Amino acid sequence: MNDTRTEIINIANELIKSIGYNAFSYADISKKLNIKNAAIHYYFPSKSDLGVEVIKRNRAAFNSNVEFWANLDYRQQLVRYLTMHDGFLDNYWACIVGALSPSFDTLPENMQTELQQLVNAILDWLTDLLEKGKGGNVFSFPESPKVKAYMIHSAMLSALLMNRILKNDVYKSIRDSLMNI
Amino acid sequence: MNDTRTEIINIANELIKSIGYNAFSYADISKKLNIKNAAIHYYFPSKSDLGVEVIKRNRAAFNSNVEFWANLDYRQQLVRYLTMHDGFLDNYWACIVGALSPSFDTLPENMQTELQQLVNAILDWLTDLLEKGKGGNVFSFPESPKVKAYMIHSAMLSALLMNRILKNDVYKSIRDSLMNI
DNA sequence: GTCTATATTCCGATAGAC
DNA sequence: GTCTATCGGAATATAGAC
Repeated sequence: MNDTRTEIINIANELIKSIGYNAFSYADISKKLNIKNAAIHYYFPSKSDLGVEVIKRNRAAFNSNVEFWANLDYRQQLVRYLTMHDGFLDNYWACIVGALSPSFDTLPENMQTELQQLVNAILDWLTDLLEKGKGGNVFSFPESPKVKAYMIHSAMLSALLMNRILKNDVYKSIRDSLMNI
Repeated sequence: MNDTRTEIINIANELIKSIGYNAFSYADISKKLNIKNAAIHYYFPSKSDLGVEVIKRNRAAFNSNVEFWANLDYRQQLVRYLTMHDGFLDNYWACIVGALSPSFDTLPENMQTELQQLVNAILDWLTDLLEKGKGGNVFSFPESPKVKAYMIHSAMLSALLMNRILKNDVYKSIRDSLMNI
């Protein structure tokens, strides 16, 4: 029921994905909301509190997606995962993990912990999916499910980053190739 | 013959790869050299001048590597590429492309252009290697050489980022899997 | 409870000393 | 040619007004 708070989180989420955590300031958010930058501190005393909340939101969104896909067959779940960030393409956004990991060592400890938990949640889910799909002869790949999950996640994360730099077909090429397992 | 200038570039290179471009300041460099932060401005009037130089150095180093590998067979060249950043593991460094791409839109235009040229140089070389290796039946993969180059480069870039976050076997797993083509 | 005026620190950059 | 003293502005954050 706190609209300002929610809007702050949403704007911070967009800013992190478009320019990164260290590059945005409270002033960037307050300008859009027509309030003073210090007003943000009422909702989030320190910038890291806001950062933690943004990561938590992303983890909740991922968990919600996964739950929503639960009744789909393995291949369709993989496709959903691989197309999950298609909406980021036009704005050249990075995913939250790709946006935060280069400056990981500058993040406060609570943000680091949240980010690690998010990455582990994604990799655990993906590993499990690949394991079940491989066992059921839906997927075929030589690596272990865990290593394959590493590789798919890594390729997708970078695909968004490379899309921002090259502004060509790199994202779609990688995404579509990863579907062929 | 300008040692201070070279040291500045080397320190900036390390800082970008460990904490990112926006997170480091001239003070970080000047402290290590026991000079005042403003002294850096003599060598690099603006921070972006230093950023451009760091990227240029990385491109020169890559070109030098490639030249050095030129007489090796295709598979060995691939192995050299995949192990090129092994030395970054212990310090949890990102490669220059992975370090800069999340904040790409905050970078000055000359840095953006340099970074694009570096990425294209890497992808062009890798595509060419994969094409020759596939044609010579040294490598075997279903994708086009260009798309395969996208995928290998992306997986390696993220592998370094994930190594920083997870501090586990993710980098080596991805690297070794990519050798099996 | 919600937001503003203000403080403090640090940043990149300029002007000028040696 | 090399470096320092210093500026103007922006960042995060606190204290307190309403």
